[in-house]
Amino acid sequence: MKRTHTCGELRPESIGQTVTLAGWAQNIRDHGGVLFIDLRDRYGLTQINMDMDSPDVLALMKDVRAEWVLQVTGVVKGRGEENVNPKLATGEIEIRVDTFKVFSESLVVPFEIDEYSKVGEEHRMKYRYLDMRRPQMQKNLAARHRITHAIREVMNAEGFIDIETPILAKSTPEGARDYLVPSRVHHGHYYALPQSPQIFKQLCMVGGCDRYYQIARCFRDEDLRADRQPEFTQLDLEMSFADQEDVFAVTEKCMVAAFKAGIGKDITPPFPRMTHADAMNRFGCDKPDLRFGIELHEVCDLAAKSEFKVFKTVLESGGMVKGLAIPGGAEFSRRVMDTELLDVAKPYGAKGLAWVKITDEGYAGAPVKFFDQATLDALAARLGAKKGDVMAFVADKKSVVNASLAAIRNDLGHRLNLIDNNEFNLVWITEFPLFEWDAEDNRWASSHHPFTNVNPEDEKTLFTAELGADSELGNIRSSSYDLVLNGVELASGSVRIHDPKMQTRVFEILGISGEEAKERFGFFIDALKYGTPPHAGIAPGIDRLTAMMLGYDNIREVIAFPKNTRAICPMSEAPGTVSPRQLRDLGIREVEEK
RNA sequence: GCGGUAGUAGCUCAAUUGGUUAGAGUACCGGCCUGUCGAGCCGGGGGUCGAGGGUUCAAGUCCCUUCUACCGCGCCA
Repeated sequence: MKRTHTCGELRPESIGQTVTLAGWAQNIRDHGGVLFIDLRDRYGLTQINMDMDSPDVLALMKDVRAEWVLQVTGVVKGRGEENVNPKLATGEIEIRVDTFKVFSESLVVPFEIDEYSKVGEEHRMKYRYLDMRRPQMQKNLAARHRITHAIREVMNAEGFIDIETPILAKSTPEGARDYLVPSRVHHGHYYALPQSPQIFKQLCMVGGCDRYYQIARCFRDEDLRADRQPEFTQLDLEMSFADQEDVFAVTEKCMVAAFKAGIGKDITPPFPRMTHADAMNRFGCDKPDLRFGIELHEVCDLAAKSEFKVFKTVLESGGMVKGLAIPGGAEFSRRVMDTELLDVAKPYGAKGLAWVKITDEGYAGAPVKFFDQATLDALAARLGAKKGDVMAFVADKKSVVNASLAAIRNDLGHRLNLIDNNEFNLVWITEFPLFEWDAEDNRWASSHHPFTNVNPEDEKTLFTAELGADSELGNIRSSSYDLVLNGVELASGSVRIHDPKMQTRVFEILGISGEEAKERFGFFIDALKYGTPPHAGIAPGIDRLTAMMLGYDNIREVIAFPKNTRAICPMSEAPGTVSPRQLRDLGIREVEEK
C-alpha cells in the first residue's frame, strides 16, 4: 500500500491518526521556519506541513518543487479555527509530516497546473498529460465517465446487450470518406474503419440479438470542426420488432439518465417533436435552437406585389423570399444590419439583406418606397413585427434563403441575449426526406443512409417515381429522425428497411447497380433474405452530448487525446511516416505529389 | 479548396500616429520570513516580436510571401 487515504478524504474525525498520502506537490509555501505543501491527487488537496521542530526533515522538504510526486506519512492534525481553509474539503485538517519520500521529480512544467491559469489550446494538447492534471480536464473526463456509465445502466436495464463490432471493416459507398487500412495478406485490398457500425448492428438484428448497443468509436475522414473529430464516439443502438416510438422512448430514458448523472439536471420526457418540413419552414434548418423564438415566414406573395427589383428578379427565377422580425431591431445601426448580420449570412450564399424598420414615424429602409402601405402592414403582420422591430428579408434560391436566415436567427439569439444557458432544449425532428438531389454528382443520394425505410405513407411513390432530377423522389419522406439539442444535431436514426425488395429499389434509385450492390453489400442483401425482423435504431453522439452538458462548443474538451483541426495529434504528432519495410509488406509504394 | 481571427518572455497578455534600452502578471532562480493556503517582501535571469523578403533615417507596428493555431464555408450517407 503506497497510501492509506487519498488527498480528498481526510476530515476532523481522523485527527490523531497516522496516515500515508501520495500525490503531486501542487503548491509550496515556504515561510522559512514553517513550510506548507498542498498535496494533490484526483480526489483533492491536502495540506501537509513541517516546521523547525524537525529541522532535518524541513530542510529536505524545502528542495521539493511543483509537480514532484511525493509519499508523505504523518499525523492528522486539526488546524485550529483561524487556520481552517473553507475552500478545501480537507481544509479543517493538515498532515504534520513525520517522513516523506520523493517518488519522482518533475521538470518545470510548461504551464501551471491549477484552476486559474489560462492556457492556449495548442499547449494543452501538446502536453495533454499535464493538462489532464488540471481541475478542468479532471472534471470533464469524470463527467464523461458518469454519462457513459449512466447510459450503460439504462441500456442494460432495458435488455440491450453490448456487442462489439469490427473496427477493421469494409468500405461502403455513400457517406463520408473512409479511413483505410491496407491489408498485408491481400495486397491491393483495404479495410475501412467504420463510419458507424450501421451494417453490423442491423446484422445483429437479423441474427436475433433483438436489442443491441455499443458505445462505439466511429471514423470519418472529413475536415474537422469544433464539434467534429476524425474519430468520435456514439451510443449506437438497434432494436428489433420496434418502431420510431420504441426508439424514442429508450433514447429519452438514456438522455434523462445522462443529464442526471452528468450535471445533476432533470430533463423531462417525452421531448417535443417537429417534422423536418416544419423545421425548415419555420426555422430554415433541420436543427433549430428552440431556446428562443423568432421564426421565419415565407412572403413570396407579398414580395410579388412590390416593385422591389431584388425580390422580383429572384421570384421570377423560381427563388423565394423569407423574412423574420428582429425584436427591438429598430435600434440596430446601419452597420449592424448591412455589415454584421449580412456577414453572418454571407457564408451561406446570401448576397444581401433587405430590411425595414418599424419606427414611430412608420416604415423606414431602402425597400420601403417599392411597397404600398397595405403590403408593408401585411408583411409586419405576417412576421409578427411590432413598432421598434426590424423586418429582415433574404431573397434567393430556397436553400440559400433558409440557410442564411437560420444563421441570422442563431446570431440574433446570442446578440439579443435570448438564450438561457442553463436550458437544455431537446426536440425530435421527424420525417426527413428519404433522398436529396446531389447536383454535383447529378444523382439522388440518401438523406440519412441507404438502409433507411420509407415513410409508410410514401411507400407507393417510392416504387412508381421516375428517377430524374425533378421527380417526386425529393418529396418522399423517410422514417428517419434526429434528436436536436439547443440547435445541435445530437443523434440520428431511422426505421430500417427489412424487405430485400425495398432495399434493392433504394439502391436502384441511388444508382447503385445490382452488380455493385452485390460486390459491396452482397452479404447484407443476402442476410435480409433470411428472415429479417423489422428494426429501428439511433446513434447519439457522446462527445457532443458531454460537451454541451458541460457548456462547451468544442468536443476536444471532453476527449482525452483529441486531434487538432488538421487531424494531427499535437502530442504524439500522429499521423507519422512508416519504414520502407512496412510499406513493402503492405505492397504500397508512395507517389510523388504533383 | 475558400474566408475570417490570431501569433511578442516558459505561460497569459500589453506596447498610442512607424520613433528612447519591447513591458506587465505569473512561472523560474537566489535571499528573507513560524500559519500560509492563487502566501508575502527584496533581488535576478529570461525575447530570432512565427519565418522570409520589402518600404523607410527608423518596423513588433506598414506592404508582399509563407508557416502555424483557432473559428466558419465547402465537405461531413
